[in-house]
Amino acid sequence: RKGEATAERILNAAEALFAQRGYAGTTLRDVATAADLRIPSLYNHFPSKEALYESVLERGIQPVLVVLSEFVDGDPTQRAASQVVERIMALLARRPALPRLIQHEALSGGEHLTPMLREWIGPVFSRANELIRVNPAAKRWSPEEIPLLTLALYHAVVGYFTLAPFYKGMSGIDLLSDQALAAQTRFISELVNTLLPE
Amino acid sequence: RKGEATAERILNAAEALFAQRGYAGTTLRDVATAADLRIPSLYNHFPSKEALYESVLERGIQPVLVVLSEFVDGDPTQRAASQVVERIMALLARRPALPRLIQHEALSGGEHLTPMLREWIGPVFSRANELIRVNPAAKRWSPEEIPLLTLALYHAVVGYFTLAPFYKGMSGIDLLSDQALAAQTRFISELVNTLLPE
Amino acid sequence: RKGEATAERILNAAEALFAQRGYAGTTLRDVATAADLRIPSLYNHFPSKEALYESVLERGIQPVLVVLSEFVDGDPTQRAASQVVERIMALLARRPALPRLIQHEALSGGEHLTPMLREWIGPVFSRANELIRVNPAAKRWSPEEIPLLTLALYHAVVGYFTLAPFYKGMSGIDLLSDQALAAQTRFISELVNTLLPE
Amino acid sequence: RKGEATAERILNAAEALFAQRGYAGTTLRDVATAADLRIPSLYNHFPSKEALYESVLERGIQPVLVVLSEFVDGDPTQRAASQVVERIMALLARRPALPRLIQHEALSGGEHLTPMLREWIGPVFSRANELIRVNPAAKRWSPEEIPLLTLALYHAVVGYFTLAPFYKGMSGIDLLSDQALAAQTRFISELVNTLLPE
DNA sequence: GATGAATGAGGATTCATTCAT
DNA sequence: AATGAATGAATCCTCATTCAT
Repeated sequence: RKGEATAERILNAAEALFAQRGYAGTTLRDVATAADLRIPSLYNHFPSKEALYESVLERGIQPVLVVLSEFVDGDPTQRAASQVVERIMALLARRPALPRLIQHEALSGGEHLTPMLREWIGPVFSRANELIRVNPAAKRWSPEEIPLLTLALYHAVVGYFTLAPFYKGMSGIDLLSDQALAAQTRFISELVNTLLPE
Repeated sequence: RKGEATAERILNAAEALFAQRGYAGTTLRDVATAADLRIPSLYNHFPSKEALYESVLERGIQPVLVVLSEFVDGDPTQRAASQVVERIMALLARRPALPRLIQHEALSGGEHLTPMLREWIGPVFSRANELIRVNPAAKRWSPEEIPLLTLALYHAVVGYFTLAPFYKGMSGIDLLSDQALAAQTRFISELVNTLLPE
Repeated sequence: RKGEATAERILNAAEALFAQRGYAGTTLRDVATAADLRIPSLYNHFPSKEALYESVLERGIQPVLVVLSEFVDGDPTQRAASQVVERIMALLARRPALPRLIQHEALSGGEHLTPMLREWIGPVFSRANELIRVNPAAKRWSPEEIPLLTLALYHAVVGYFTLAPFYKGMSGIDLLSDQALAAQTRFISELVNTLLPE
Repeated sequence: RKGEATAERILNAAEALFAQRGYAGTTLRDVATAADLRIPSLYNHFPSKEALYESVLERGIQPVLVVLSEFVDGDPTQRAASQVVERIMALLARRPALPRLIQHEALSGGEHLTPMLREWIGPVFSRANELIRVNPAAKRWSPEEIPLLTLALYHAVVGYFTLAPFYKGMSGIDLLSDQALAAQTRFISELVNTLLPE
């Protein structure tokens, strides 16, 4: 009903702002204005700024976890890997605020993210490493390098979004346009294939 | 003299804090405390919080620009490329706050970075793209993909530092230890060689 | 009916809280919680916080006024005096929040109490003074001292309750236990007899 | 120097207001206005509202403790008792906000007073009881009644001030006028002598 | 009669900055 | 060069109150 719709409006407003300016740089006044409310009304839906932030984070990460969950549970095939990357990219493309939210969090130490991901990050990371290791092409990488490769791929995917606003300010080109996102999605697939050929 | 030493102490304190918490999340009180001063003393060395921030940014970026300047002016050889990456990595390894500072800036749109880099980013980016393009191995990449490849390499390099504090909180492993940084430096070289073989 | 029962529940909750924390220190949220209601429901029974406060005050003072009314209307005998004090003590013992409520009010200037008592305090005070004056034993007190004696007796009676929570925190002894209250009631009688012997 | 003078101005303003309206009823805006300052300046002298409150309490109670300390250390004679009461009355007469401050605290449970007095209240109370007990005239009181008598005397002394503002509003008479205070001081002495004759 | 949602006014506190010393 | 004191602006949050349901 009405309350839930308002809560969602607040979450959307907050997501955009937190992604843009981080937690400390976002004020409740900004959020309220963006949600077309007065500040005290926010407290009818979220008990504090921090709780709002966590709700935003949780809502954003939820669909990612679903994808990763299938990845962890499924077979570690090359195909599976490609699919995860593609699905994640599709997901991020639809919610480009999410990767920036995560980057902000990671930069600040991820205090809010850690409890949410503690049970996830380990298995996913292991799975990814394992998948890369069993890949015949992975002979090119030493065992110690495999986690680094995983991280590098992660950054190639997520970093793209990080840079978008700066890139826009610098060159005028919008990395978040549908076209640019499609190109990046294709590119990421090729990147994976290059680093881990069949 | 004494004044400059104090200014440097302030810059060091501010660099660490801005890298950790971003501009909005860092207060002058934090900086003053870390520099073992009282807040008003900061104003004897920097006219405002923003000016201090820009000084930190500028001091951090200066050595990077020196490296890039040589890269832009030199011949676009494969060797040159490997060398830039290695030198940049060495530089960031010595000042791990720098990449995080830059990531914070980029995430927020890079308003402070843009004027500083307006004259740099274009040539460097072009040079990098050009270098990749002329590389015989680059046939695997279409011309449109080359900027994306440049970006991906950039993120592989810089992102590593972004994740360090979160990684530490999550796994206990310090990505900024000398050993870890050496491994990452080696890995990045191999990554470049893999993506752009001779 | 149901409405009145709820109103009474609110009054009880409010009485305890106002007695404990005073008017300014008590929030409607506290009252609502203690009455197991949501805040807006309070407004179905009392038009404002202030009106609720006055209702609490009035309900509490009503029985005291009844006792005092008989005292004022009756003969000014030593017996009558003893009886008032005893009856008042009995009354306060049953509603120990009341004296604390009154003390809070008195401390703050008694703005809410004044209109309620304007017609009462004068006659009662006069009556008490008169009674003391005509007492043969009162020769020990000069006429100017008689109002002060009245006040002192008032404080001996009422103050006991004021100190109860502090006394509990300090010594662990509960001045509001049935036993302690019985002792105090007896003591007050003796005090009156000592100060005004037959 | 200047800072201390300001701090004292704040303490004076706060003392009057806390005595009048209690902790919850007093706002920093009121204090700042009364001290002719802007609100943030208060924080240059006291770290929080609560700390300010405790400072007020401590400064007010200090001289009382000095008097009580001599009382506890001296001989328990009738004369000593009379003297304490007189000195305390003189003290309270000069700082009439103090008893009201204490009453507010006591009414609210005395959370801030308890730690300050924990070491004091016990000995003083014991001493007073002992003094009353050894008094030849105390035969009139049973041992169990002696603490109650002590409390009653305490209230006769302190309560007088509690009622002052209310009394003023009700009758127009100012119990805190020099004349009224002198009369009350005299009366209290007589009260003690009556209850505990030589 | 009960309550979720909305809000104007105001609460304590922090922040960046200035100025006199 | 360093700092105690002062402050305008803004922070998050709470409060009493209203209204539609």
